[in-house]
Amino acid sequence: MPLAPSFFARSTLEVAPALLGAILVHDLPEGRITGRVVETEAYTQDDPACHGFGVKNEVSGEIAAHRRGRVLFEGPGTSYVYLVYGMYWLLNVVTEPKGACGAVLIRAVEPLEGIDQMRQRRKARRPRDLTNGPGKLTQAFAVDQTFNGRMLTEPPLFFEEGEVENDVIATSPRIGISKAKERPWRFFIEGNPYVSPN
DNA sequence: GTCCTGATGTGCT
DNA sequence: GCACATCAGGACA
Repeated sequence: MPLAPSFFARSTLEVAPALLGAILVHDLPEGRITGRVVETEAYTQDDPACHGFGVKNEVSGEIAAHRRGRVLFEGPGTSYVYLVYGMYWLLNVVTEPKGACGAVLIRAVEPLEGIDQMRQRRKARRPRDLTNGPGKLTQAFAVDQTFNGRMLTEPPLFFEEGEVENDVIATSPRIGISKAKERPWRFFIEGNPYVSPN
């Protein structure tokens, strides 16, 4: 059963750690790819590092400043996929009740099914380099701009509830941003080898 | 392992 | 112009 929109209709800072352990699933003609989420980051509306920061809410009748961040207002469970550094797609899930704005960036997963497919899309030597970064996992999972604005609560691309394990969740400042660096809004599974290298 | 650089599109100022 | 929620590859240790 895919995680429902209600799962994402909570505070971003609740959803980001709650997604750890969930299974990211992509059904492709070549077969199913799955991976366990091991690292996320939270971005909220009052957060200078968020693409929805300062953007007026269209629902309330005001005009959005960037086209890029518009999807962030489309409601919980919507995907937000965008390009960084001109070549990598990053996958986010929209959070908060509709009309608010927030997103969780999926930064790393642990490959489970479809590893051969992932290897074909990436030229990584070591298995752990297949999906241990936000730009790497979108390559491995064949996610690009065509997924922007789609619901992540139904096939072909969605999350499933993960097994409850005795994982320790750790936090740290977010990676690769220049604004609001001090906020400890990166969440990851302590000791998991598929967390991004830093 | 570390440090450094180049590739590349989009949305700002 | 320039900054950017990145990564791979090379030089060196």
